[in-house]
Amino acid sequence: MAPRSKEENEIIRNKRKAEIILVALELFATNGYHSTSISAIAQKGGISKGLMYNYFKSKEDLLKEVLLFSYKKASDTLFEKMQAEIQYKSLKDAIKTVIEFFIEMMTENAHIWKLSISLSMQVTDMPDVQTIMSKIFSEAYLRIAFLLNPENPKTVEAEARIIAATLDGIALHYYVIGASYDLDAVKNKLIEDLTSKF
Amino acid sequence: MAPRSKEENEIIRNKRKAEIILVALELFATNGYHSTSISAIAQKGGISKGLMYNYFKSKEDLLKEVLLFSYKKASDTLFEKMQAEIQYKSLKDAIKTVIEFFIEMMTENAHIWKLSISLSMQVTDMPDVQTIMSKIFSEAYLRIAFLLNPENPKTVEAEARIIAATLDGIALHYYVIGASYDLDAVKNKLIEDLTSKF
Amino acid sequence: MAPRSKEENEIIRNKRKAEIILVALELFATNGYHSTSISAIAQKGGISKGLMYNYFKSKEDLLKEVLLFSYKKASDTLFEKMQAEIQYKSLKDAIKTVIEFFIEMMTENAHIWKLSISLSMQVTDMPDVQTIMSKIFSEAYLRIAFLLNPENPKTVEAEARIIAATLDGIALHYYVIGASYDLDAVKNKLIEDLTSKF
Amino acid sequence: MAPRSKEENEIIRNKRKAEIILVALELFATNGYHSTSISAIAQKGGISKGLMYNYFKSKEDLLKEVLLFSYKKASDTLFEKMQAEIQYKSLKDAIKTVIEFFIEMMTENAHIWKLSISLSMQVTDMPDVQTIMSKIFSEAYLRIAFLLNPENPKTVEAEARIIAATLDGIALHYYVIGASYDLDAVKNKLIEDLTSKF
DNA sequence: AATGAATGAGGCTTCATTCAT
DNA sequence: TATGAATGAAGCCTCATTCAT
Repeated sequence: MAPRSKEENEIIRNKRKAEIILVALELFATNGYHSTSISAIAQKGGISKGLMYNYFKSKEDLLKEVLLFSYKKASDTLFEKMQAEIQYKSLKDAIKTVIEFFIEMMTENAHIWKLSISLSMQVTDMPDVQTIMSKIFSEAYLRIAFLLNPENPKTVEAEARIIAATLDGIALHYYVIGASYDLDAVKNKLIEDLTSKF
Repeated sequence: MAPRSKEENEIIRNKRKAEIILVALELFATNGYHSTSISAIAQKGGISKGLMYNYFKSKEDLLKEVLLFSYKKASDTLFEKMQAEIQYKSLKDAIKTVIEFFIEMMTENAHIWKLSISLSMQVTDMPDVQTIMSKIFSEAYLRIAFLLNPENPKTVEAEARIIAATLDGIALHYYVIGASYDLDAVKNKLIEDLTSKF
Repeated sequence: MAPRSKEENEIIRNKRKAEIILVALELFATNGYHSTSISAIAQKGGISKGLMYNYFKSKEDLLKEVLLFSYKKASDTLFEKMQAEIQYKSLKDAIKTVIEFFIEMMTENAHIWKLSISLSMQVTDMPDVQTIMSKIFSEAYLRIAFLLNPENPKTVEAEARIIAATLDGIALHYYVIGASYDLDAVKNKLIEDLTSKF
Repeated sequence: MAPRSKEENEIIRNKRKAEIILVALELFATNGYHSTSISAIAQKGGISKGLMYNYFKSKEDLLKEVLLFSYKKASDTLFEKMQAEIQYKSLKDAIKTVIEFFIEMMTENAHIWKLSISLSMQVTDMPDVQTIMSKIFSEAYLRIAFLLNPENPKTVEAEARIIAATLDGIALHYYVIGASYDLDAVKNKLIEDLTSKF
């Protein structure tokens, strides 16, 4: 029983943290940040309350890591996958693909987005959260602008912001209205509008 | 000798309630619903904690009244005023006015909108709150659809939803990004886009 | 509209008090003393909370009046009525009548007795309540002893106490066990036992 | 380094719980359930309010544990000890012993009995409490009936109920009347009555 | 690394009682 | 006599966080 090496320890630690973050994400998203106790996360994660504070400085710190992780996950599943497909397509097809990907992601990851939006609307005592969200949105603009005009993205910045806003606005309404929101009609109309424009 | 008359009481009571609702709105919007204590509201409102429960059955009840009040206020300041101006204008001018009004309202009533968005993103055990928000959004679609096509609003429903989503999405991004969001550029671009389309 | 005379006022006042006491008795007995608020009593009694404190010094004072009233009522309905019947009967018949009356009263006024017993078991901060209950029980002994031996009641005091205890014990068990307590069997057996003894 | 072993924890935990239950019993019995705050129990027990809720789910849960503990204690001190003595005696001596034991126990454990009686007289939203008391009383009947007629306890059920009622009634009166109740006279008379009967 | 007992502050709510009218 | 607005203390309970082991 030789003691574990430092590297091994680090790996285990990170794996554990990742597991906890996943659990926390699920609980935060399902029940809300305030209604989820550290206790509940620890229990569902199979570790002790005390150990939680070894991994995360505080509940808010955990929240930040959850958000960052969510962002990373969203990036991985949305943009990277997207760009791979887009580069061989016409702009019209690319726009269509972006919209479809976005709608798919927003329905599948509703929990995460709801949580993120909710938190970023009430930030006074958590400036970091706002910073993170701000970065996420800004990066989205850039990617869209770059898609519309790879050579001169700056010139289409306002347009990119409007498109991003439209997409996020659709998500917002869909989340609020729920099942009775005719997402397909809106999606098709949006694709029609934008592909006819660019 | 005689107790205050019922009418007098009612008037005072309603005035007080209105004051408390305003205070609560500000605190909820600034710090979030969960992070705002009844105590804090009472203190800022200059009344005792106990009296709060004379006016509002519970914290959730207070929240509902805050939301309804906000909605009423938004209606009063946005749609009614707007419609009065619009009826003598061309569709293009009307669209321009709507956008300008919306942007103005969303910057001036940031509190309300942030709170509303935040709350409606939370998975709560407060179905009433969801219902209220859902109604508010739905009514907004109808008004926009009616503006675009007063005789056959149904035919432009998807379009109306997209416009509403774009506007709320802009609000969302503006709230998250903050001062560095170039709201004017986005506004002008949006006006240009929409007026050229209808 | 001449002002009401003092006597009239006094009469009205006492009538009101009596009404309130009745209401309080019902609520205390139904929901328990601690779970019944002054507010609830006032509301059900059709008067204001403030006026309650004109009639009764405090909640505890009201409780005392309720208990005294209950006792008076029990006396009126039990002993007086009882004695009238008993004086023309043999001792055996009298004992039978007493038992039957007691059982009847204890089932019909379960509320009051439960409340009285409950309160007299936890008296530290309400010595008056204990005093009242103590008087009630003592008077019951005397009456029973007098019944058994009108000329020399002192000599049957212990026996009288046992009989009183048995009756109250039956009530106690009946209240706790509820519907599944075979009250009739117990009653008949008790009548049999006691009539064969005296 | 290592956390305390599970067994150790369990032992400490149970010991602490037992201590708290004793404290709660005393306070509940002295001041009544409603008038005893969790705070007061925690303070007298030397632990923090918060920890109380680690041991007991709620105040009502604590009450239930107090009642069960009391019952167990009563069983241990009364019936078990009693039966050991009784089996070598005549019925008359056994009855005498039962009565003496009961009187002894009821004076020594006045706290417990007062609390139990008081609680079972209250119309509560705590059906469990009622159930517990009901069971306790029912079990007492059975034991007495078994004592009177071990081969056919059913045939003396009513008699057993009367005896149980008499004993509990004596306790009730003794608790209410207090020091001036001539317990010895009653006890002796009761022994005389019952031993001459069986 | 790991546990969970322990704390204490704070939250929501109720309610007896007082007081201006 | 009559009202009910107003208070403030108190109660139950939750939970993030710390700490001894």
